[in-house]
Amino acid sequence: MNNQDIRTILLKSPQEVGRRILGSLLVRQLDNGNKIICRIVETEAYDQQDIASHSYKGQTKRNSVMFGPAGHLYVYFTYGMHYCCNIVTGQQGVGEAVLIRAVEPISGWEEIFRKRPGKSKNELTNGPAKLTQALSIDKNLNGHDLLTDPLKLELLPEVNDKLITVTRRIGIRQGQDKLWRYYLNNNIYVSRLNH
DNA sequence: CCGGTGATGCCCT
DNA sequence: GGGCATCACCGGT
Repeated sequence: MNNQDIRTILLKSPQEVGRRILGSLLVRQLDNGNKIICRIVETEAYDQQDIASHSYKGQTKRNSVMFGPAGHLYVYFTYGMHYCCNIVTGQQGVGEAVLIRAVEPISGWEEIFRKRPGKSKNELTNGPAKLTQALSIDKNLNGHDLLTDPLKLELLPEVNDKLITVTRRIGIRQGQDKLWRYYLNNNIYVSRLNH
């Protein structure tokens, strides 16, 4: 799939994109020359009308990347110690994005174990702040274009709806009624199965 | 396996 | 100064 096709897909709503990118790959090129590849298995959508979204009250210094071009990475710092990452969607000037909540390691296991020492296999990347540790994603990658190195989104064919579960979002206090969380059925890397 | 809780920094009001 | 799109660890089953 070429870059123009990927950009066209990411111009859609965060709900459509959140579902569409399940099964696609994140490819991380590390400074030491090694490469980590992971498959996206859990996402959540956040749009500007959504009280749970960082963009709800309009553009600020912190959330400004959400209002920029689709396909860039919005990285935020939370709870005093964790980074989480989102893929920006939609038109410029609109604040919306898809939170990556969990990924499944495909290759680069040795690098991931090094960044997540002492963790069992299924605890390496089954949460939004765990996967940023595993992939070395922090504020330095805020605003990064995901069609370029050192972190690329490689879009794969759409996954059949029958293989996807849709639920309420996790870890938020407001906006819990919205069914904007998407994950691959029975995947052991999903942050909270049966939820 | 499960629920409760402390850690910890920064943005926004 | 409040409140976080979380995690790791603890103790009880």
